[in-house]
Amino acid sequence: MENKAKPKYKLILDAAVEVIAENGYHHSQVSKIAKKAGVADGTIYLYFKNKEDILVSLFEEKMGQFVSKIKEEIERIEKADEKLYKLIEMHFRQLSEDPSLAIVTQLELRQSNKRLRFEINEVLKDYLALMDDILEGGMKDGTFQAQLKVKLVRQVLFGTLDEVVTNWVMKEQRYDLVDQARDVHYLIYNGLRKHN
Amino acid sequence: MENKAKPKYKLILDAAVEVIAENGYHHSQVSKIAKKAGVADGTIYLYFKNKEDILVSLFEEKMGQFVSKIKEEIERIEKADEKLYKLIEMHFRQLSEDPSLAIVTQLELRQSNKRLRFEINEVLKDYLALMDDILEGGMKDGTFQAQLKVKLVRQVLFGTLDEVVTNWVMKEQRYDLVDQARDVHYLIYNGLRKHN
Amino acid sequence: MENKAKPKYKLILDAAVEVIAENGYHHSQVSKIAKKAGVADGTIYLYFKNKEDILVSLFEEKMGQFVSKIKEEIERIEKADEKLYKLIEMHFRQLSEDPSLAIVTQLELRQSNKRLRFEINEVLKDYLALMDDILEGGMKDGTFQAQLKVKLVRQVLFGTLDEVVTNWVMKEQRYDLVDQARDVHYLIYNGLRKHN
Amino acid sequence: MENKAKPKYKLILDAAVEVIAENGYHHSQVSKIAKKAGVADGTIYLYFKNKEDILVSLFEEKMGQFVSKIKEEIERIEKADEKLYKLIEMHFRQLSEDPSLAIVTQLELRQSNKRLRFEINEVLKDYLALMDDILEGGMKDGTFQAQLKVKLVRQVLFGTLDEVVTNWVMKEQRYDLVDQARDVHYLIYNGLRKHN
DNA sequence: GATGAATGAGAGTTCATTCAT
DNA sequence: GATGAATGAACTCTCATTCAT
Repeated sequence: MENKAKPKYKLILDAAVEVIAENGYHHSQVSKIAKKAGVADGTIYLYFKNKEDILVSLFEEKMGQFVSKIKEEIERIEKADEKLYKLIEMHFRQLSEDPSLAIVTQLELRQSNKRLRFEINEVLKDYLALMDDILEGGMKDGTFQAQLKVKLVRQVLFGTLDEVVTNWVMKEQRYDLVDQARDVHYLIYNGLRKHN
Repeated sequence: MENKAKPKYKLILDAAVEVIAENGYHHSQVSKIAKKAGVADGTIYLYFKNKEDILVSLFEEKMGQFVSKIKEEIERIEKADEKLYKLIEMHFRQLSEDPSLAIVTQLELRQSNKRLRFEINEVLKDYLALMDDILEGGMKDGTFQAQLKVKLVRQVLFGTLDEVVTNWVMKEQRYDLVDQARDVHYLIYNGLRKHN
Repeated sequence: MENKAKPKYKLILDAAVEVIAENGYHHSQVSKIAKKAGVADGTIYLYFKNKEDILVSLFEEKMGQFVSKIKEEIERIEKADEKLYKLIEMHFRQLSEDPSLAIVTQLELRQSNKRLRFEINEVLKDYLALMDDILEGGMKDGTFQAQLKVKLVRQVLFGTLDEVVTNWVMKEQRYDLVDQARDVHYLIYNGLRKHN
Repeated sequence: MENKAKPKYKLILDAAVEVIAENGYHHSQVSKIAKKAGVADGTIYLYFKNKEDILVSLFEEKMGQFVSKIKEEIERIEKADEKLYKLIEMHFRQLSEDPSLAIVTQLELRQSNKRLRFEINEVLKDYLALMDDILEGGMKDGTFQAQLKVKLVRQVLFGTLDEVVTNWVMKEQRYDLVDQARDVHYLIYNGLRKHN
């Protein structure tokens, strides 16, 4: 078992992603997650307050890593439009590489109640702030138009990425998601850059 | 009572929108909808196969009207970029004018299970086809670039509209949604048009 | 079935008394009560808010009848000491005639939590008030000493009755409870009456 | 820490009384008692067979002391009616001085199941025997009537004391319990003594 | 067509107890 | 002797759907 080494906390979160991706949010009983994780039902509650807490933690954990990785790569890049491209490309790449996670974030987690979705939004703020940074950087250095409304542009960007990924998931991942990055970047960048 | 005239079918759908907007998807029991509609629980099942059918019907009905109205307006317009603007503006306007419906479509209906969401997507196809028409028209007459990937652009457009409306709903509709139409159109159009 | 005539509400309460007397408070699941009553589990919740509500209702219903019957008999009697005797005799007689109820009130219901016990005490107030009436009547007409502390005497009386019945229940009802009435009355009355 | 000296056995029993008085019987988990006692959960099971055993031991220990103290005092007294008074007074005094214990014995321990209550009754036998001794002594020496039924009188006495203390606990100990001793003794003694 | 009382399957969570260290 | 992480059985309540009237 590769599980011997992993702490139970991680073990349970990974099991949750798999179980939810397989069975859907509403058919993912705690007992199923426990079984997949190889622990007793009660053990779950030593690490999580309740079922919802598993989901929030799952999202925090995975989204945290997701954003960190993008941040890391972007810091090495100078130009705003290249940063933008990198963000798009890595957004697609990371979800591409973990299809279970993609199913969970794009479809299943949205079935949670409003309160949980607000908590999820809280976690997303970090990501949105990263987008704002790129946009503001580009506006300053002249890559993008100066009078853009950052909050609105960020909604265009996030909405686009989210929809493109959701589409890919609902089409059962039958095409390559990362391939879309170039075109998406072109459309968005064209919308933002200066034109003569 | 204004309800005397309305057929029970409509009565129930309207009640469903109100109940879901007020209580949230997961607290909208069939009995609550029946009460609000002024009919017995059992009566619901004379008009709808099951609870899910209420939701699908609700979406079909409302979305049907939603799309028809936009179609109607757009047919009168010649230029592709103006059609595009009209679509954006009316998308925002219609949801602006029916906040209960906005809450239901943007937040509550997404809590339904995957199967229901596939059915909802089915209903959306008509709307997406309309977008495709506008885009293809613009590509033909030279308003937009000729080599655009329609399916992808449609995702950018729909994803953007959806995100902007969702944002507005989650911000508790504290600002004017229709005011955003001009800027959103500018960004999208800029992404699509020819540049010298 | 003799049950056809009875309304479900009564049916459930009667079933509850039997089930609790047989299995003890902590082994009386709602499903057991439903089965004994011949209804579905869910039906219970059409008539009672929750499990605790069954118990409170049970106590209110049974205790209400219990006290009414005693009241009725006592009204016909003039002398305070005879009223006192009647109360004691009927207290014993009624519990004697419904051993299941005796088990439930003397042993099982006391296992409920503090909150429920406060509600039960509320129901008892009527009975205690009846005791007060008898005592005050006797103090006025010279049957009992005039300077008695009614609240304390009532505790002596109730505590005594309660203990004697509990003893009888715990001794598995191997002797006749009503036979004790004469002696208990003698002891209590002796404690209260005037002495030369 | 004053606890260093105390053996774990005592430490756990004292913790149990406090925890139960504070939280109520049903919210007094073994882990809470362990924490209060400053030992690990598992340690409890080195000293007690199971949770119930804690409660029985608690009652044996405390009740043993309770009865011994009363016995001790009573041996010094000659007259039966004075012995009776002493018993009443000390019953009240001891519970008065340890309100946590009073809550536990009068309210919380009664929520235990029937089997535990039989075991508790076993422990009480010693106390009841002491009452019997006083009563029989008084019957012999002419203080009390000769034809009293000792077992019944003992129920009157115990039932009275128990109810008076319970009342005091439920009234949140807002008055002085020991003050009641004189009146209670008067009522009981009057019921027992010879009258001319 | 309309009613609404009755149904019964289904799941999150607690906590006494164990046992490897 | 002492620890405390892990176990897993057990139970209330909700609500979509049915069907006799």
